[in-house]
Amino acid sequence: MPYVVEAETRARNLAIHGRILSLKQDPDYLHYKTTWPGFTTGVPGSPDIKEEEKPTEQHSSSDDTEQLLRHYFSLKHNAAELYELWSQNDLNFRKKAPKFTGIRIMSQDAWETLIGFICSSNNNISRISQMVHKLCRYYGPLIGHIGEEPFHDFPGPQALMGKGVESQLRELGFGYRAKYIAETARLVSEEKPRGWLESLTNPKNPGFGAEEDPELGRATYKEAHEQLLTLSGVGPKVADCVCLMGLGWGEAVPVDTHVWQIAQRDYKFGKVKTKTFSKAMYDSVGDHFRKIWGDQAGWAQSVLFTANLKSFSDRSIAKVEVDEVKVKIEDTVSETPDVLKTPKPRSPRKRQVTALETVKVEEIGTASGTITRSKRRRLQST
DNA sequence: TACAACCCTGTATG
DNA sequence: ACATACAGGGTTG
Repeated sequence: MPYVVEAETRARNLAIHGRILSLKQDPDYLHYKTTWPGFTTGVPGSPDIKEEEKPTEQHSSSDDTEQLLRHYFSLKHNAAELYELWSQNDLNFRKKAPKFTGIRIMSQDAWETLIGFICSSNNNISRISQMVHKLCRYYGPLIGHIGEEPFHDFPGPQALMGKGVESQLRELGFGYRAKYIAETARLVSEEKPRGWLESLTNPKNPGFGAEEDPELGRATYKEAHEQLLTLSGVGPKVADCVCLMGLGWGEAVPVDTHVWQIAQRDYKFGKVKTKTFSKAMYDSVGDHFRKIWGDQAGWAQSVLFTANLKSFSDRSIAKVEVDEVKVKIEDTVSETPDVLKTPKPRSPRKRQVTALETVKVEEIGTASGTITRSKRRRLQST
């Protein structure tokens, strides 16, 4: 069965878990290179990681990056099997979804996911990405450089809590979300018990590096969702995004305007006179999808969501089919950073695309990997 | 339960 | 050209 891949894959750099990763994908492999800070004992989230002379590379014997990537892209799940399951239980999915492969739910850091999706309300992907990038640049600990470009990890709750934070974030263009971020940071840092957010993790799907913590993950999905609603700027949709992508709850189904329209159009959820739908209706939609799609309902939702986007409706044209391609080891990939014209990543987690030096080739699996958002002309209806 | 208001940016429409 | 409207994976009071 041929893979369907983007015709061109560019290397992407991102700060994650206290290191810089350079990622590149081809039909068979995800290639990665790890750049560690000179000083590797620092904890991500603490603001005092110092960079020393040149970033050093760690050797694979003690490198947990492959494990990190398998977790980050949720590679333990078999996409083909799940698509088959969803298709058998749902004729609408069977009709619309098969072309949209390569979509995966990521497992990102819970705190970063939370703040990232607070930024997402009534907002567009491009600006969300810029906002997350600004949070890292202005408040996050420096990990190191790739060329001239500095890479910062995502700032912890303490760093986003100060009194000046809200006004500064407003100046940085965060709008009304500035208050939500500062207030949520204060709540998590001071009002909630230590480790509160992590304790909402799905025990069957623990976060990276937290496998052995017995204190973690006593909650159920519904409890986790309910708890998140106590934060500022977190409604049912954002709470489900955090449950799904930050806390390992595969059954979480974020219901936004698009999914609500899909539910009404394709799943017999009655048309309603009101502009906004109620919390009861929100829960009802999620419950219905959980019933027909099962414990990875959030993934199925994401596939249908993507299939429903106009900007992806010509996906089959934008792709090329490849039967088999040999793995290439590229010594250098030069690329001129072009912030304005580079398609923005779909995930608010990704930071920047820059030049890559050397690529260490390692197999980490044959999953089709992430999608990137194409900057196609958007055809507005009505 | 039902809105308007909320920050800001890009796109469509007149 | 320039104004106005509206969407953009919502939440709050």
